[in-house]
Amino acid sequence: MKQRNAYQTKQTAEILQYLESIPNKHVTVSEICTALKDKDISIGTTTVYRHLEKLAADGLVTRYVVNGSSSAYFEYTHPSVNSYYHFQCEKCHRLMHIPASSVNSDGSGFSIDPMKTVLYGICDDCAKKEGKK
Amino acid sequence: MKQRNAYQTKQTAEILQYLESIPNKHVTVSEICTALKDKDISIGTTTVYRHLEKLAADGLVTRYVVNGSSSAYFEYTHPSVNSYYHFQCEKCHRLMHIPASSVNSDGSGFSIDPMKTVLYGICDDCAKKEGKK
DNA sequence: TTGCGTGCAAAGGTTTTGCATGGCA
DNA sequence: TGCCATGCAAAACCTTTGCACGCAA
Repeated sequence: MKQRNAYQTKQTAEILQYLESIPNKHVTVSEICTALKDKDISIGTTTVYRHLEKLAADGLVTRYVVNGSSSAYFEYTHPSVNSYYHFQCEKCHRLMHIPASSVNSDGSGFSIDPMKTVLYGICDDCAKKEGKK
Repeated sequence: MKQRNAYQTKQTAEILQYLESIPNKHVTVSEICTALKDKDISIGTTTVYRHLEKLAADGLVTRYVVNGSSSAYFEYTHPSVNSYYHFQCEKCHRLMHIPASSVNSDGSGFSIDPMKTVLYGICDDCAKKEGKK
């Protein structure tokens, strides 16, 4: 992973700064553009795409896709935060985090990158509601 | 899950039959259309989308998305085949299967649907190549 | 005739590409 | 001057929607 200060073009810095300011939140490209424009930072969609591609390739941000959503999500890869899986409930469609340690994938023989992964299933809340019916 | 014979319109049957004939292979909508046209079956993209949506909702086929690919994948949910996760190697981008039993997600507290999930990491082949360098 | 499955055409949305501009060294 | 980041506009996709047609009950 490259050092942060390898990205000191104005726009890249802004994107990175913004993503860092919303830890553990996932955003789409258009949300990033809107957020930056709200802060009076002029930036084009094309530029955001281009920088995110580079940042994702270098591991500073994570890009992942979710069944049912038409656009990709981006998230700052916080070095000091423990790794986690994404989880989407198939009932309520909420997106949550699952600590990487709570899933054991050793049996697969592969090393897995949890951050990029979205697991699907039913969340606790929805499971309880189902049970009560 | 609904019974197969609930789907006996000509086109749905064709789609289902085709998907069943290529077990464990993932295809996109346009690939389905091409394959069916090659078999001289006339079918429109819209129809394929509409039927797959229904089939996926009923659990007869699985729909999933992969980082880096712009279109969704569909796969016949074979009742007699053990459940598996999808896995994509981040180096060679090959898509593979991992038996559901080799990943233990009990710690998450949620019940997970492996078929819809795509795990990311480095496959054995690429790991070996890396090691040799 | 009524209802429904079909599929063309168009719309909607995301992402990529071409290209001209402007800033910085 | 020369290089490179930028961003508008257009293109390229994938997917959904509107609508009219035709077949079957």
